[in-house]
Amino acid sequence: MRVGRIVEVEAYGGPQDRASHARAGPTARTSVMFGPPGHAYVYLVYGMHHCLNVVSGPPGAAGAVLVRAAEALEGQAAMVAARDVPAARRGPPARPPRRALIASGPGRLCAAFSIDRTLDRTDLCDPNGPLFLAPAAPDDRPPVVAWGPRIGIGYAGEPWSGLRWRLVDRSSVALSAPVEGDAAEQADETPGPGLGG
DNA sequence: AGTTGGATGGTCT
DNA sequence: GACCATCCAACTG
Repeated sequence: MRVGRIVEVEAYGGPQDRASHARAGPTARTSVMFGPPGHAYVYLVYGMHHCLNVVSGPPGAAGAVLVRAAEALEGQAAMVAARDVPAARRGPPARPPRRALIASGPGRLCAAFSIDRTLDRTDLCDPNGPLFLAPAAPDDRPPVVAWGPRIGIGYAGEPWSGLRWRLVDRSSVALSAPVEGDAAEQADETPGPGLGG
């Protein structure tokens, strides 16, 4: 069994969020986002990488949380093996990824956990399912939460591209990228659904 | 250490 | 037909 500790996520706000796939309303691909929370929305980006989302909010809200990075806790050998299979691996060698970076990034995370579209729409709250979203262990290291702009959504324009809806555990070495503008300056900022920026 | 460009295919206009 | 919620190798300095 492969187990990871999620250390980086992004929030997507539903149809009004110009960065969300829900912006076009329910389609064959995105209709799961308009359903009940706790289910997986898995899609293919750039023709070769998968991304995992957790549907959130009440049915119809089409909120989602993109899972961007995790620290490997168990089953690391399986993760390394899974990372090594990409159907289209180009170029010559391909060295084994650094352990801390095995699931560091939305595409890497899906590769490490063998998450693809066959898991689209599955119930992530079912402990007997193929993919399970578990609460943190009681003895888990407490996260040091920081927040910054979401990654790769500049096309959405303001205010969406400026919202600090990327949440990370700053103490983790598995982040896909540093938090932009992460500094003492945000000490009195608060994350959340407001359009503050 | 930082930047750049190619791979690759589903989805929506 | 254009556009990606990415990753990595191959550059430059």
